[in-house]
Amino acid sequence: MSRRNAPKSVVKRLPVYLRILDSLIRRDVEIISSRVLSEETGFTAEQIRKDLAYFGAFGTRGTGYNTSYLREKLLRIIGLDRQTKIIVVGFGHLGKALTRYNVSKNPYVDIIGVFDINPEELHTDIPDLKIHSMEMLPEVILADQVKVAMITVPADVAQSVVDLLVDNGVTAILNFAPTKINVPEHVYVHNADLTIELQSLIYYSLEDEKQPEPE
Amino acid sequence: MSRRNAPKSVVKRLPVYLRILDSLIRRDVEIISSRVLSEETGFTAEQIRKDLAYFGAFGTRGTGYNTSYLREKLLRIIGLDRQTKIIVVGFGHLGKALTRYNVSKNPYVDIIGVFDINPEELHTDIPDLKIHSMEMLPEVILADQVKVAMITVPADVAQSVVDLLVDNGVTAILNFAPTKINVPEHVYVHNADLTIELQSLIYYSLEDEKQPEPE
DNA sequence: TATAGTGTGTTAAAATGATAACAATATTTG
DNA sequence: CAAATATTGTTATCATTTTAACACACTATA
Repeated sequence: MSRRNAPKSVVKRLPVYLRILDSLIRRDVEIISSRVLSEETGFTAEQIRKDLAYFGAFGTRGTGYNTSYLREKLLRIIGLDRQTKIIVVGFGHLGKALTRYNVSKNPYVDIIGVFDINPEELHTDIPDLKIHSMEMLPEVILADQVKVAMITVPADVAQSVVDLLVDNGVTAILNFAPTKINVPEHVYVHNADLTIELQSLIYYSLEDEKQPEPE
Repeated sequence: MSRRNAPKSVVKRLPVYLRILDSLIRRDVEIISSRVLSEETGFTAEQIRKDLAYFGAFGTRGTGYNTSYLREKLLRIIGLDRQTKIIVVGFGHLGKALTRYNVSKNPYVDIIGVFDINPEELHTDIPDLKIHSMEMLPEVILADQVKVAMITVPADVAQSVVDLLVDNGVTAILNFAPTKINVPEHVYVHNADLTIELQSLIYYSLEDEKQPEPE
C-alpha cells in the first residue's frame, strides 16, 4: 500500500469517500458499488475505482466494496487510523469557529490546544479546550509531538508563526491567513484563503461573455 | 477580452495576483515584472504570463506590467469592478466569522444580508448588517438581484437551501456544508469543506512510506 | 541610430489528470 | 452447471494544465 505516488487530486477525494462510507455504515449498508458511490459523491465510478487503485485492490469483482473494510483501509491510507493531534494558532472568530466545528463534528482529529497572543482576554465555552499564550507553543508541540497545525492569524505575522511551527516539528499546515508562506521542502502547506475562494467564485457568477472593451 | 475559455486553475490564481497588486500599489510600486510577481505569489513567472494571456496582453515587452493598469484589468476580468452583492445563509459561528471577515477585509464584496432559521435569537456587533429569517430569502435576493451566496448551514438542510437560492436566481454558491449539493448546469458551486481540507492535510503530515500491512 | 539588455506574449513540448474501454472475476439464474 | 449478469482493476486514450523555449518589442546607452 504505497502512499507516495498518489496525485494531490486523488488525496483530496479520499476524505469524501470516507464520509460517504461513514454514512452508509450508519445506515447498515454492507456492500456498495462504485456506481452507487459515484451517485453519492458526485465523482464518476471510473474515477473512484482508479483513485482506490493507487493504494491497492479493496473490492470484489462482480460484487463491489465492503463498506466497513474499505473504510478501515481509507482510514489507514489517509492516516486517520489513530486520532491526529492538532493545534490551532489564532483564536479570533475564524479560529474559534474552526475549533468548535472540528471538536464537535470531526472525530478523527483531536485539537489539543489553541494559541493566541493574548489568551487572558479570550474565553470559550468549548469543554476541555486549553487556550495557551504563544510562548507555550514549542513546549506543547514537543510534548505531544504535534505534526499538524491550522493557522488563522493576521497576514503580517503568519510567516513568523509558521517559522516557529516548523522549527518545532510541524510538517503540515492549513493556512487561513491571506498571504503566501514559505516553508522547507518537507513541510506541506495547504492554503485555504476564503477571500480568494469567494473572489474566484464571483468570476463564475457572471454568465457568458464580457463586453469587449471600448478601448 | 474573452472570459469563456480560461481554465479553473487559472481563475483561482487571479485573485492572488490582485492581492499582490493591491499591496504593491500601496507601496507606490508602479512597474512589476512577472519574475518579481512570481516571488511574491509563489507561482512561476511563465505561469503568470500565460495566465494573463488568456485574457489579453496587459504588459509592455522589455519593461513589465503597470501595477495600476493590470489591477484595473484584473478587476474587470474577475468581475470585481463593481462591488458584488452577496448573502450568507446560516449565521452560526462559521457564518458569523466569514461575514465579519469579508465585511472588514474584502472591499470588493458587499454582504447585504444574512439569513438564519431563528434570527431573533441571534445578534451581532457587525454594523449595518441585517439578520433575516429564511422566509425573507426570495424577497431579498430578488430585490437586490443577488447572484452569489455563501452557505454555512447543516448538511441535512443544505440541498433545500440551495434549491431555494437557485430558484430565486443565485448562480454561484460557496458551500461550506459538508455534503454534496446538486444544482442545474448554469449554477457554479465551489465546495469549501474544511473538514476535508484538514483530513487530506493529515495525509501529508505522515512522512514517507507507510509500513506494508501485516496481512 | 545601432546595439545590448530586459521582459512580454506565443507557440511547442512535457507532465499530469480524467475518461473510456475492456479483461478478469464473482454472483445469480434457469 | 452453463450462461447471463454484475462489477472490479487495469490498461489505453484523451483532455487539461504546466513547463519550457523563443521570437518579438521596448528601453537605455554610447
